[in-house]
Amino acid sequence: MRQTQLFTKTKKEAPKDEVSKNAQLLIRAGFVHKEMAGVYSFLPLGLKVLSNIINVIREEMDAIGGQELALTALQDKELWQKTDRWDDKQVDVWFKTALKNGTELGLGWTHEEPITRLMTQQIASYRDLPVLAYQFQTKFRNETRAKSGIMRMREFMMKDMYSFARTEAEHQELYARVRAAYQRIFERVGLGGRTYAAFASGGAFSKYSEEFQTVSDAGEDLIYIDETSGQALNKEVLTDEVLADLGLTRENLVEKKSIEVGNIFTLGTKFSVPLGLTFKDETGAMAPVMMGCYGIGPGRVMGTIAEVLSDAAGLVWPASVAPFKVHLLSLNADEKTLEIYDALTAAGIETLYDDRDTSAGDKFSDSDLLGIPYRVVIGKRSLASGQAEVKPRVSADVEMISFEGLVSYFTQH
RNA sequence: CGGGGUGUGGUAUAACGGUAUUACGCACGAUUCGGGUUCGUGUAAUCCGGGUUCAAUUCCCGGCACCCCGACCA
Repeated sequence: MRQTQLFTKTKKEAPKDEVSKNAQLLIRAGFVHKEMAGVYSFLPLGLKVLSNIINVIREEMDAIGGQELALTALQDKELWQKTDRWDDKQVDVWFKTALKNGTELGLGWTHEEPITRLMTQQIASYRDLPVLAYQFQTKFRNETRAKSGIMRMREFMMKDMYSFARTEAEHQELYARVRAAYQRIFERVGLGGRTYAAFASGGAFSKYSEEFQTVSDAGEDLIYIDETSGQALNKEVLTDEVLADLGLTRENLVEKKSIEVGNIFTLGTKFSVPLGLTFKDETGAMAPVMMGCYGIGPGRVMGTIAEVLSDAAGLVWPASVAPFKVHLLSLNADEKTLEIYDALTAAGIETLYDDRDTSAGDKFSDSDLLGIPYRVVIGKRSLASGQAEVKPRVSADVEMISFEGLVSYFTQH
């Protein structure tokens, strides 16, 4: 894409009311726009990143047998009353609205209830199980205090997967499969080395859940890590009993602030019993379905990447989620650069071409701010030597590549 | 939800109760052309409502919004 066609612009300063690094950088770079507290619009560059993250997640969910569907945002009050999760005293994050005739509706903040009811229409026999179903959807949560930029929003994209199994053993097999997929996802989006599966409260459903926690000072959680085993647990479950359970000792634990980027739960029969999701086993006996749920917030993942990978000059996107692969800068060499832009684009290499009529310094600093993985500079020196200057965003090293060699260089990198 | 704070051009800021400042941006012209070039001209603002006052961006009251700390976060 030509940068002169992009309707967003960079800013030198962030709005004074944005404190979090992710929001400051994403706003300055023109990736997001703040609509209200805790409510952000995604602009073209930001949407590309978000979509790339979603696609990584989708690939991994599909790879473990997940089937994608789309549930509704509008929620049926009567359904949620059956599990006692409609009342504001039970769930304080509801946004509620009403039909013109007065019928109350909710805006979905999670989807265990509707998907469980939906599955009663689909699952009747052990032959129908197991099932892994997931969706990407905008969730609404009336947070008492929005903060941390795009990491704690009142309206946000979430991937939620639900598993349905015949037995506890089958459930554990599905759970392990999703858990492994989550590890691959965080690895692929560039958060692998610093993201831990941490034991956390299981809520009302089971003894533990596991949270995927990315170590960052911007985090709102505190986790304790046993660095030799790689095991971790949330501060909320740090008791002697739990430590004994997990075979950990306090002396070996290191405390870190962290961001919860994913959470996986065993639900058991918590929802299948009240909502009547049962199946007939091989003997003809009726049994409730064993369930699990698994969430990742792509927007929070994006904010986390911005928090932990960016540097003083700006954003740094891993190639897997970057809005473009190459940022092509013309320093008064527009004709040649356009030729190269056409060649890269024709080869399927996603390229943002800075064709603006502005100074070299402007282009360099904006390039650093946007955080595209590779910067390619074509200037007078290039025209003389026949070579482009290629610099990875994460490195200070510059490589000279001949004009003719650029396409194959980026096909291989 | 408890406590604290802040609302001035698109952004960041200044102004004792007395002509709304400056920088960035944007427009035009010139200049420059490998790390946010330089110069000139121009453009654009006091959250909303009430009160005190000769006079309110400034003081007071109410509302709204935003931020911070804490609590909360199946």
